[in-house]
Amino acid sequence: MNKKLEHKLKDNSIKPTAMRLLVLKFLTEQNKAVSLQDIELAFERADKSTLFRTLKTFESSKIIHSIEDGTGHLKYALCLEGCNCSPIDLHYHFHCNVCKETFCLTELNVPTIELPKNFEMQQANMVIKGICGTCK
Amino acid sequence: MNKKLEHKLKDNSIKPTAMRLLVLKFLTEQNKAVSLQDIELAFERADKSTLFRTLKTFESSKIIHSIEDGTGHLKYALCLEGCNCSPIDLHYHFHCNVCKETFCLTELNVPTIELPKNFEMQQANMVIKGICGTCK
DNA sequence: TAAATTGATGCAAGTGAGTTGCAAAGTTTA
DNA sequence: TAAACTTTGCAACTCACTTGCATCAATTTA
Repeated sequence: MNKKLEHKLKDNSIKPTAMRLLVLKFLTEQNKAVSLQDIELAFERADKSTLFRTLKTFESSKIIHSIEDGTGHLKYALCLEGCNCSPIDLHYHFHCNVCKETFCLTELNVPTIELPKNFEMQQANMVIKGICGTCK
Repeated sequence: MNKKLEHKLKDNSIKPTAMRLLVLKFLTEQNKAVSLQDIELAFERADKSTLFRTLKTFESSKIIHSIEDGTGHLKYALCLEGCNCSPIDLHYHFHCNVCKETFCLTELNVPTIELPKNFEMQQANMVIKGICGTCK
C-alpha cells in the first residue's frame, strides 16, 4: 500500500515525505471530498500551511482535484487513474444539503456542452446539490 | 422602466426603496454576472452591507441567483422571467479565464442528470471555465 | 397629527478560510 | 563534511463576507 502511494508521488516528481504520504493515504481512504480543515482535524500534529501546500502540490500534479461546493470550504478528492483534469475527464459532484458532504459522481462524465460560438471549454466545476441516498 | 422594476420588487413583497431600485436597474443592465464588489464600485455612495443585504433579499425572492465561479467572489445575475431556481430552471455558467468575466448560458438548460439511487437534486452550481468568444 | 411600530441603512467591527514570509529542520549533492 | 536545496512550522496577514447596533425613514395606529 505505502509502496504504491510512494510511487504515485515519485511518478509525479514529488518527494514522498512522511507528511505527504500520510495525506495521500488519508485522501485515498475517503469516499468523499475533504476540506483542508478536515485534514487538519485528522492530523492534529500537522501544520495548516504544510497541509495547504501539500494539497496545492498534489493538485498541480493532477493527483487530486478541487471542488468548490458552495460551503465556502474548498474540497479535495483523488483524481481517477489516468485523469488529466481535461474536459473529457470531468465528472459531476454532489453536495448533500443535509449531511453537508460532497461526493464525486465518477460514474458519469460531463457530456459535451454546446457552447456559444468561439467559446472554448478548459475546465469545469459542476456541483449538484440536494439530498444524498443516506440522508433520504 | 422604473415602474417595471418597481413592480418586480412589489410582486415579491420587497419594498422598492431608492437603493434597491438602483441595484436592480444595474443588474438588469449587465450581460454578465457581477460581484458585490462590482456593485460597490458602481455606487460609491452606498454601503457594502446595504448592498450585501439587498442582494440577499433579491436572492431569497429568486429575482437573482448567485454563482460561485471559482474567483472567490460570489457573482449575482438576474433570473429569467418565471424562474423558480428549481432544477428545471437551471443553466450553465461560463467563466472566462482571460477576461475573468462570468456569463449565464441561459440558452441551454442543464439536462437531467442520472444520479445514484435515492439521490435527489435540488439546486446546482455549474461553471464551465475556458476562453470566451471575445477573448479567443 | 402625534406616537408607535416596523423596516432599511450606514458604520464599525468581527469571522474565518486561505495564503505568505521567514527561519529552522531536514535532505541531497558535490 | 560543507554547501545547496527542499520541506516544514509558526505567526501574521489578506480579503470577502457577515453581523451588531444605532440611526433614520416610512408606515401604521391611536
